[in-house]
Amino acid sequence: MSLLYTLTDRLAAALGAAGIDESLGLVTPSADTRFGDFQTNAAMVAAKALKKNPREVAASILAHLQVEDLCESPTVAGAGFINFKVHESALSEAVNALRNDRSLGVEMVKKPKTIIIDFSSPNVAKPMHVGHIRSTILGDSLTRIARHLGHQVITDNHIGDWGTQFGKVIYGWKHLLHRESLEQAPIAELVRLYREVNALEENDPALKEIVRHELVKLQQGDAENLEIWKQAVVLSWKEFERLYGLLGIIFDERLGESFYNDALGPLVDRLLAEGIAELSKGAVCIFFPELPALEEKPCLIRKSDGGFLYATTDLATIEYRESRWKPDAIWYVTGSPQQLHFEQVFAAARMMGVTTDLRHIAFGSILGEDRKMMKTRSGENVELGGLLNEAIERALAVVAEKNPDLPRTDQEEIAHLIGLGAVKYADLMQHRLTDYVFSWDKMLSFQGNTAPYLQNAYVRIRSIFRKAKSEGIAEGISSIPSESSPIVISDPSERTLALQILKFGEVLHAVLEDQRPNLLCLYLYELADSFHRFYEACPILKSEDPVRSSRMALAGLTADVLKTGLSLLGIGVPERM
RNA sequence: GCAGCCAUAGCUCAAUUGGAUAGAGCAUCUGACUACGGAUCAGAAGGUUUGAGGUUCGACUCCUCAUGGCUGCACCA
Repeated sequence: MSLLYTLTDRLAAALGAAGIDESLGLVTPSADTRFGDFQTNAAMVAAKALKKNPREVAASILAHLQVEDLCESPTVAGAGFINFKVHESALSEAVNALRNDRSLGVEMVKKPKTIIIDFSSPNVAKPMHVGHIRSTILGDSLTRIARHLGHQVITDNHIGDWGTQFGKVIYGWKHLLHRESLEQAPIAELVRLYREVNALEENDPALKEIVRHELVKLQQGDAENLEIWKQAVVLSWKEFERLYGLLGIIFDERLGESFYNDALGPLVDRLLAEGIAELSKGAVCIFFPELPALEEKPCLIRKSDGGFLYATTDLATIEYRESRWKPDAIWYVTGSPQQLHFEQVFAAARMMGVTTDLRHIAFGSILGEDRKMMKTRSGENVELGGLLNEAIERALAVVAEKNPDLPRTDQEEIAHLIGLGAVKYADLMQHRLTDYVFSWDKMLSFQGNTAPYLQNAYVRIRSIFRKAKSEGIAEGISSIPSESSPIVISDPSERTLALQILKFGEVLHAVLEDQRPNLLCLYLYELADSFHRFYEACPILKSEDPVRSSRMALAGLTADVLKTGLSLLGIGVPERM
C-alpha cells in the first residue's frame, strides 16, 4: 500500500475516533512543499458541516491521529490545514518497495468494466488532417490507460464510409479518373475527383441531378457503383492504416457507417411502432418532452425523402454494440461541436431502454492562426501524414547532428520516436476541452515541456547504466540488490524525486476518472524535471557506495516510470538520442 | 433569438473534493560549457485570473449580471 493510502487510512481512523464522517478524509500531496509532503483539508471541510472552528476540529483530529511511525508530528497551520512531513526512513521504505513492484505502485481497478471506445473515425475518400489528431491520439491514450488499470476495452473505428460525397466521387471516377494518380496517392486522387465534380456542378444544374442519381444507384445496390465504392473504401483504408501503423495504433473493430445500413430501416419502423418516434413535417423524429433542454430539439432519424441520418446510424450502432458486447460504457471521443448531437442520441437510446453509461468525451477545436476553426472545405487543412513526416524529418536532422556516428537506420528509428512523440505530446498535454491554436513550431518543438524533454531524461538514465556496465559497476537496475543496497534519501532533490515517483500510483486513476491524459503529461513533466534537478545536484557514478547504489536505484525507478508513463500516452522511448 | 463551452503573464497553456504566496513552456535578460549526454540546469523579469456584484473562514474554481469570443440549434456527417 502506498504512503498516501496509508496516511488516508490513518486519517480515516482518526476521523472516526473524533466522531467525524470518515469520507471527508482526503490526503493530498502538499500544494506547497514548505509545509510538508502531504496535507489534508479534512478539518476545514468537517468544520463547515459541523459549524465549528476549523482549528479546533483539526486539534481534535490530531489527538486521535497515529502516524508517528511514518511522519514527524503533524502540525496544524493556517485556517486548519494538517500537514505531514514524512520520515526519511518511511520515504525510503516506500520507494524501496517499488523496486520489487512491477506495477510501480499502480493498483488495478477493483471492478473492471467493459468499455467500448469509439475514436478517430476519418471519412473515406478524404485525407486525415490535424483535426483528427485529437480524437485519434486521445482515444488511443485512454485505451492504453484503461487497459493498464485492468478494464476491458474494445476500440472501434467508426469510419465515415457511406456519406453523400460518394455521388460526386463515383461520377468523377467514371469520367475524370487518372489511374496512375490513383495508384500513387489514392486519397489525393479521390479528393481531386470530389473537388472537380463540385466545381463542375456549380455551373451545371443538370449535372447536379446526374450526380445525385449516382448516389441513389449506389444506395440501391447498383453493381458498378458498389464496386467503385468498395475500391474507394479499400484504397482509403490502405492510407489510413499506414498512418495508424506509424502512430502505433491498432483497432479491434473497424465497423464503418455502411456496416449498419441494413439495420436503419427496420430500426426506424420499430421505433415508430413502439411510439418512441413519430412523424413530424414528413420526417421521423424522437421528441424529448421530459427533458427541458431538448424540448425543442428533436432527434431526426429519417428525412422526409426517406433517407437516414447521422443519429440513425448512431442508434443502430448502439444497439449492435449492446447486443454483441454488453458493455458497461461506450465512450465517444469526438469534438465539442457534436455535443448536442450526442445529447439527443443518448436521450433517444435511454428511451429505447439502454442503460449503459454513454459518454461523449468532447474536446476543443483546433484553430487556425486567425483563432477560427480550421474548416474542412477551406483546403488549408494541414494533413496528418504531412505533419508526421515533417516531425520525423526535423527530428532526424537533430539526431543526425547530435549523433553523427550512429548508423543511419538507428538515426531514423530514433527520429521516429522523437518526432511522433513530440506531436502526440503537444496535443495530449493540453486540457482536452480547450480549443488550441495549431502551430507547426509548437507541434514540432523539441525543447521545454515536450516529449523529447521526457525522452531525454530517460536516455540520460540509460546512459548512466551503460556507463556503469562498461566500468563494471552494475549491469542494470535489477542487478542492484534492494536488500543490501536500499535507497537512502538524503539530499532535498532526492526527496522531491522520491515523492514524485510515489505519485505515479494515483495519477493514472485521476486521468481515467476525467478522461484527461494531460494530467499524466503534467505528472511526467514534473517527474523529468525532478530528475534533472537531482541529476545536477547529486553525482551518481562519481559517488561511492552505498550512496552510488542508492542513487542508481532511484534513477532506475525514474526511468521505469518514465517509460511506462510515456507508453500510456502512446509515446516510445529511445535508448539514446 | 435560444442553448452549450470558453476568457489566467507579451504568446501558448497548467492549477488534484473551493485551500496557504496562481504555476510551467516559449520569447526576453543574467549565469553554469576540460559535462555521470547542454534536447540540460541555476536565476531575473513578467498577474487586480475580462469587468461588477454575491456566497464562504477562504474563490481562477460556485451563483447573478455585463462584455468579448467560439460552437450548436429539423431533414449534412
